[in-house]
Amino acid sequence: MTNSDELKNIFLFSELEDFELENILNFSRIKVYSKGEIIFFDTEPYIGFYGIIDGYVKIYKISPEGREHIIHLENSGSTFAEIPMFEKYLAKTNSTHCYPANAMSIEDNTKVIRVPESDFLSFLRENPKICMKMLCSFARRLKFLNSHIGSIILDDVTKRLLKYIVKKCECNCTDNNSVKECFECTIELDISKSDLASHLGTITETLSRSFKKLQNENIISVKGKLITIKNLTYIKKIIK
Amino acid sequence: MTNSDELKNIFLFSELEDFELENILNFSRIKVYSKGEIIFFDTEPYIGFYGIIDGYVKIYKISPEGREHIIHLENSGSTFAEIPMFEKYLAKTNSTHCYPANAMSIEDNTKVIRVPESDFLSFLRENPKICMKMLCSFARRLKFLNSHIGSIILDDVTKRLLKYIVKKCECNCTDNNSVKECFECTIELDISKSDLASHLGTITETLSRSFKKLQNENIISVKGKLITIKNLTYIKKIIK
DNA sequence: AATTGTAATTGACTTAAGTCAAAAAAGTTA
DNA sequence: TAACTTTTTTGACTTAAGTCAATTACAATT
Repeated sequence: MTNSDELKNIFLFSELEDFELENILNFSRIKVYSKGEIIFFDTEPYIGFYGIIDGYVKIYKISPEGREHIIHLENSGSTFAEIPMFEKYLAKTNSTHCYPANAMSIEDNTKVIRVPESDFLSFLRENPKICMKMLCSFARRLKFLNSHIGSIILDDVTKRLLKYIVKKCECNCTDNNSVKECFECTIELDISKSDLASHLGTITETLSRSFKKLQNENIISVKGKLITIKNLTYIKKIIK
Repeated sequence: MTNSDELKNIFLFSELEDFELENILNFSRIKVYSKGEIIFFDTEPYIGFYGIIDGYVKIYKISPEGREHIIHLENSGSTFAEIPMFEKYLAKTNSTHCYPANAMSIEDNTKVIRVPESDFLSFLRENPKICMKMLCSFARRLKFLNSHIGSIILDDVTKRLLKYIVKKCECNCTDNNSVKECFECTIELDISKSDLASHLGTITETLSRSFKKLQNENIISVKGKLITIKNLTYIKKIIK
């Protein structure tokens, strides 16, 4: 059963009162997707944004030539597809808007809530607290995109991969806000290598060669999905 | 003299009452920059976000190798450097934050207002209307970055350039919300070609070759800063 | 108009990363 | 465990776009 407690896992809703959560649940829909299922296509008319109660979702575009690019990888607690809500809000006329990209579940039992934009907008307008929450999550996403875009233009694939690994390690090495100094650190990839490639703005073959290069240079070791970074403190300095 | 009317040109402040604008003016600082002047470096401690009353500003990063990448080009009415405000808001401790990129005026007499984040945050928390404004402008920026990042990965430089030109033409061809069907359309570049190059994620030499290519294919004609697109309706279809 | 400086273009060369095709490894199902 | 599918890796080749160097065009100042 879905109850309002589950919703509190979603950052945007985490500080709401129970009665407010019940309210949101009343006008929203919960759905569970299995791995590989499409949540929406970029051709579908917009009917609300999503929150991830549990699971993993990729937001991606496909080029006319068929190449995929993952713009965002989001997991439990995140929301996505909020942007068209504000486009609709700004639009004078009652024009139709589409989802800005495709979304797919990349983990079994991915549980999401779909919140219709019109109900939520009236809620948002009366509630500065949740506005602030949303501003914070937008700010976080803007920050990510800003640095990601810079990285794609100014760094080569190997450096982008290294930055990705280091970031994952940093999350791993941080316990209740106290950063442990990690020399060696092992992480487990929670997405496929082909998803990682298209998230880093490249293709599987090139990613594979980058992994090889980092191993040859004795910076990391790879065993399946397990990646060990040898000297995190040193690596953090050189990727700056 | 700066009065509250000028502030209304800034989208974020456009719906505020005069007394609220006076209030903002009281805790903020106005400054005029000439072309090429630095507004802030990414090494400086964060002391507030900016609004452009009049002029043109580039927000950019420099790679260790010295290559520049322009993340945003903003002109009159826009705000920039809001992100660290929310990082500060979220941070429990009173940690210092830096500006996330460099900002430079790229037009003479660029007039900006700097709004200290702490004063503005308390203002924002009490004011859902301005929250909504800010959410809308964040949404607009996220949308731009999403499509820009996709374009950088999936399109070549020539296509990115063409998309840029078409977008400018569309702005030109739109008068009070009614879109004129334009067959031929001329725009004037309002930034230097080297700025355009680093905004498109490339270098001047490559941009120059892309301009040449589009001219050879008889898609555009270039006379200095004037660019004429020959068949806008057709071009819009092929760059989709 | 001459001088100087900056911005843009062109050519020759190099390289990172993409394409295509095939093999190997890993994961899944019967 | 065998058969099958999917994912990942490897090799050979191609290409878009970057680097470096030199030239040309444009703009500003005296």
